[in-house]
Amino acid sequence: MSKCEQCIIKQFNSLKALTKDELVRISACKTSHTIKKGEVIFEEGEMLNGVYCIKDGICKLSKLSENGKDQIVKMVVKGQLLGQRSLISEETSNLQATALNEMEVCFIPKSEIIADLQKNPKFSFEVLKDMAHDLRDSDDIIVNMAQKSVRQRLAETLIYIHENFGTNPDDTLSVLLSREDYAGIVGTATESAIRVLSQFKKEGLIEAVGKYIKIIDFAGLERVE
Amino acid sequence: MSKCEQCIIKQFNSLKALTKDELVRISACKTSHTIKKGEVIFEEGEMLNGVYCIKDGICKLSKLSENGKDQIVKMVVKGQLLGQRSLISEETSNLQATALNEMEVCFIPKSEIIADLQKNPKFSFEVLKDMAHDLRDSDDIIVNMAQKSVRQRLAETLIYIHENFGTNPDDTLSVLLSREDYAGIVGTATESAIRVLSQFKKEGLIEAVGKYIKIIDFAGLERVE
DNA sequence: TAATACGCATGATAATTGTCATGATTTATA
DNA sequence: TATAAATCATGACAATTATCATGCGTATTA
Repeated sequence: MSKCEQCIIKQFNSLKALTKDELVRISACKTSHTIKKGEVIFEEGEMLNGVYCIKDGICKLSKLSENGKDQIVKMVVKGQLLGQRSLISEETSNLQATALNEMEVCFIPKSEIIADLQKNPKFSFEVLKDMAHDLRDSDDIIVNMAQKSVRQRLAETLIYIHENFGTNPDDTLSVLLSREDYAGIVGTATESAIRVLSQFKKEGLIEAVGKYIKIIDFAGLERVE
Repeated sequence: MSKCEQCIIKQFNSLKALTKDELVRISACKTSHTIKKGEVIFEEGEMLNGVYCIKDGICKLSKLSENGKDQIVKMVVKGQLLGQRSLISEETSNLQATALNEMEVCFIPKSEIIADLQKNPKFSFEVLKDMAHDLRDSDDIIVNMAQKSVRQRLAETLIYIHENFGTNPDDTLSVLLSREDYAGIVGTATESAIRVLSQFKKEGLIEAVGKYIKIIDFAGLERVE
């Protein structure tokens, strides 16, 4: 089992604010897991008893709406922490986490994290910054949902995924999402998402290599209204 | 000038976690302000150098979207803190704050708050909880924006305002919002908001006493689809 | 291998929502 | 108070988006 003190991943999240001693202690009680694509990490309404540090892979955080559709609220990738909010608010999770590809995660028990939050002000300040940033993102998403068209939201989603989650050697988006997932991110019907993606293809903005999507014309996507 | 140590308002926000000494220190450097209805407290892109503790009144946090409409993201009332996020992330504000009625606020300089955040873990944990709660709210708003109809969102908004911001003696909503504000909350065109409110009146769900709105049929509003 | 399910795709149509125009009413201001 | 300027209201129409139906191709599995 690898050691937290030596793990590079922590540089990308608030765990970097922990002291070496704290990391050694956490290392002793953490557990490592492999999560298969499609597997549910935690469900809506579940009480979390720790946080996940994502060593590799990506997952979606979604919420089932009253009309039965799964709205994707956020995507969490390698380097980030998962489940901090629910831990802090001491409430059950309001979201479901589902792996989008094979993931490697470390699970750190609640008690350890809470102890550090209460003892190490640098750490809690880092978490605060993380959450402040998340809140800003949420605000932007709300404004986009409210004021932009499906076409515009989908175009921006493609660019966002390209910029944040990277590409394969052939420039296709490395995260493989179903059309249903795209609909879930954008907040539209699956058929509408499919239709818009087809339009984008016809307009030469994107290309589909098998199931993979490649962005051809960035400027064009940005211009979509 | 009133003293923070004796102020009841702090019971309602994270300042309650501060020690008496810390409160005395803050009290010495805070400033009190009256803000008139419609006045802008801070603008998008402005660097905040402190937080506001709202002693009385209510304000809206909004963001101008690309199509020129003001999307209301959140409303902040008496008892709550305003501006914590921007302070923590050390970025300019992504939102504009505008008073919806006459407000009484105390302004606490950035340096004081940051110092306490870094020294008093109880305080920073309270702020963390606040933000975790805000994030949960944001998630819900995103799902509602994406999956519910304008009618449904407006009905829920009316109920939300009734439950969270209270009513006048005659049961009308105590917060007086323009139809444009309602449109800004729901994320729709002003005309659409007006139309839906007119429908609600015709359907006997609400009543308009002058500019004030009174909810007549709660169950009916909840049933709106 | 055959059968079945699932994801992708597209058409037809209905429902929702936005936009533009116009007028009434209220509120602010000279 | 008279006038101007917002705000509220409604109609007509256009644009966007959802829903239902159907078919096709590819995985999955009995």
